[in-house]
Amino acid sequence: MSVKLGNVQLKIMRVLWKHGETTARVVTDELSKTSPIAHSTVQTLLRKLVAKKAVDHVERDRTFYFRPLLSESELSQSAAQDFVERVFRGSISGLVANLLEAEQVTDQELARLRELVNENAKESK
Amino acid sequence: MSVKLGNVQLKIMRVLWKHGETTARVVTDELSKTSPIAHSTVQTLLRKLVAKKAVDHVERDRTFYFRPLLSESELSQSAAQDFVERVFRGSISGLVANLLEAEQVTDQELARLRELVNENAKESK
DNA sequence: ATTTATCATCTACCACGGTAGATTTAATAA
DNA sequence: TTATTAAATCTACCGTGGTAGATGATAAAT
Repeated sequence: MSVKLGNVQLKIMRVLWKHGETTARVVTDELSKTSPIAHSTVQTLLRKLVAKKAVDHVERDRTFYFRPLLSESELSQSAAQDFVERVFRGSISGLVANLLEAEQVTDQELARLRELVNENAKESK
Repeated sequence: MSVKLGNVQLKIMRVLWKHGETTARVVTDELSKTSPIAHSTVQTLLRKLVAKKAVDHVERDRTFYFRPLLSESELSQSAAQDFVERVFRGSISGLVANLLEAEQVTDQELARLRELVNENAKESK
């Protein structure tokens, strides 16, 4: 059910989210700023994203304009749920415990985390 | 760097973790209890796991005995870190926020989560 | 009118996970 | 001794992500 994306596909989505609607050329240029990528590669992946209905495209002036069909939160939510189910058998606390063990968690992150949890605990009461 | 496993490979690892050291036949039988799988499939995946050094094997009595080279926590930790980096650009709080939004989090989970976070906050002071 | 640039499309390749049949080898049961 | 069983290996296939060159169509510049 849930749409699954590869790493580069996700990066493409991020460009689309940022621009709302844009061309393959713009995506190629933005991605190439951090790491070079062939334009045809981007086009191929965009077509695959269209095929799996993560992205829509309309033609204007002989050029395709691409638009995301999924929001970032929709996508990352289903990815997160898949992941926690797959690796931690659904246990969010298991996941978080593991991440906290790994150290290199900043104090801000930890504070944010505590806020989140306490907030949510209140309204669930 | 980090070893990446597919879904079925992970299930195989779980059987190995449970038994410590066992044969391909046992893995096949355990996995088949929940969902049928061909013995040759298990053998192929075990060979791939050996190739990527997630598993070791020794021969005894003309049979291979397989043994995990990675602990469950090692593996899920690197998987979790890869995931949070890939999808949430390293933000654990972003990940947790997303998971909590999705609802269907039990009260126990939430309680455990709060414990975890508070515990960790203390010792980081 | 011809060249140049830009797009979209086609085709092909590699890696890897997953799938499993076919074959070989060896031990054991009849 | 021969048939059965079981293990390991070989080979091959499909799907998908990622990669990108080759080709064709078209508009703009010269």
